[in-house]
Amino acid sequence: MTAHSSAGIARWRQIADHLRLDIAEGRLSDMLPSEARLAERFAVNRHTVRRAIATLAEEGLLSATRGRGTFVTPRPGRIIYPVGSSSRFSENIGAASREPGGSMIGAVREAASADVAGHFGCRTGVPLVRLELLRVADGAPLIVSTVWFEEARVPGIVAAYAEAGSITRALASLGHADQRRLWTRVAAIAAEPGDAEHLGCPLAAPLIATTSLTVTVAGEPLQY
Amino acid sequence: MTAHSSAGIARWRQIADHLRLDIAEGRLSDMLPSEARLAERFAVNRHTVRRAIATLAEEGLLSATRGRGTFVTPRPGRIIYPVGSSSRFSENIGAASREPGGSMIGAVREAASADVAGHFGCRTGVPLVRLELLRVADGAPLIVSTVWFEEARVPGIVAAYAEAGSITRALASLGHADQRRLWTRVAAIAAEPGDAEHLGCPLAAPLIATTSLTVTVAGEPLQY
DNA sequence: CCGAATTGTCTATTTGTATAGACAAATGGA
DNA sequence: TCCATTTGTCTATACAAATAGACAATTCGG
Repeated sequence: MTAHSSAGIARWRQIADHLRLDIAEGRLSDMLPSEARLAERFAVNRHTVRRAIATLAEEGLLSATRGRGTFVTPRPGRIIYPVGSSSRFSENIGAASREPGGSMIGAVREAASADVAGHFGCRTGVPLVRLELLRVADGAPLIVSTVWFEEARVPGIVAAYAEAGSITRALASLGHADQRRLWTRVAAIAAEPGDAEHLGCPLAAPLIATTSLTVTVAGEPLQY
Repeated sequence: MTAHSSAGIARWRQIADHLRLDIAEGRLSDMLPSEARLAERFAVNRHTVRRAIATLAEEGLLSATRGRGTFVTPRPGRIIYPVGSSSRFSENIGAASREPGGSMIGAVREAASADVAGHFGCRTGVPLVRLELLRVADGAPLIVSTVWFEEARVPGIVAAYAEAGSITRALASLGHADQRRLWTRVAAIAAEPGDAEHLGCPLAAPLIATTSLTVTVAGEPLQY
């Protein structure tokens, strides 16, 4: 841990992460300071700030208008508590879908929708396997997670999961012993009709939904 | 969260983080695979692997010998559980030194030693302020943390802490409202004679020690 | 309408990141 | 000793990241 531990992380990304966290935790809402002011504040060139803002805009968190300024897009309802960097939930909860003890409530084959394909980095229509997992804590359904796999990459994943009881072990039995979670996003949501039926919980009951992307050591997307 | 969330993080750093975690969690011990094999495994050039190894060697985690190979340096006794990326302790415990309720058991002025200066990015001999903080959980001393500040950057930090009761608030009152923890390292240690006396705990009692570096928004080191 | 403030776009330059290939130097076993 | 393996060092190239400066386009208040 010599020197600064920020080495190897692009400045624009550090700034983007910083702002994303400020937004998520409510320190930043409505209008942002001007690019010039942000550049001064982060001790960085304006272009660097612009790149950070651009990525957040692509994520839908910000929107900029020439002449007016840059604004935080309001997020109605669903509270997103993002990015592992500062969330003390993410690791605990994110780990849940890998640990044994979860029960599988559904498994279907389906073609990649545009949304999933975008996150996955594959073409729309590629055959995927979708697993619906449920994790119970203290007798109450707590965590529901939806996991996508590219079918060609992990043939027989459903049977392997049923036998192994955990995704990590299932992947290991298929030769993917070494993978790594790239990011985990945690959201507090209200149970929708479909969820409520599957989970046996009242409608609009508070649930925790996790979304994550797991990659191989080579960086190829494996599980979403 | 479009595309890959690894954008903006240098490949060599991703690999270094990967290996560091493997070492910390015992998946990697003794000898590493050869650079060529690692390069193939991570789907990357050998030079990139070398850079990752070089940073870990600087951290003292690895040592390489020409002709023989690269080896994990054994860590006698003290178990280091590093890096926030996967430690579910780090955020909870790291936050402890910022929250109110800790008691100050010591505060001294001293010159920067080579070790601290290296982490801090300042010259050896620069006047620092060292705070010794204690955090009690369930009536038993649990966490002891040592915090360094560059005196010139935070004049009057001791009085400010005594009044505010937390480092965060103390820094805020000195005009550093916006800082950010770069990294936190958590180690389980046995109480040494000095610790035991201060804390009123038996010798060799298990303690948790935290080490962290906090920076300003501009990336200047502030607190170690 | 004017002008200050703000975002958008362009060119140029320097430094960091990653790849590629080649070869030297040391180790350890056959 | 010889040879395969491994780390260390060098050169070169291509691309991303970050800085710098300039100017256009838009918005908004006075």
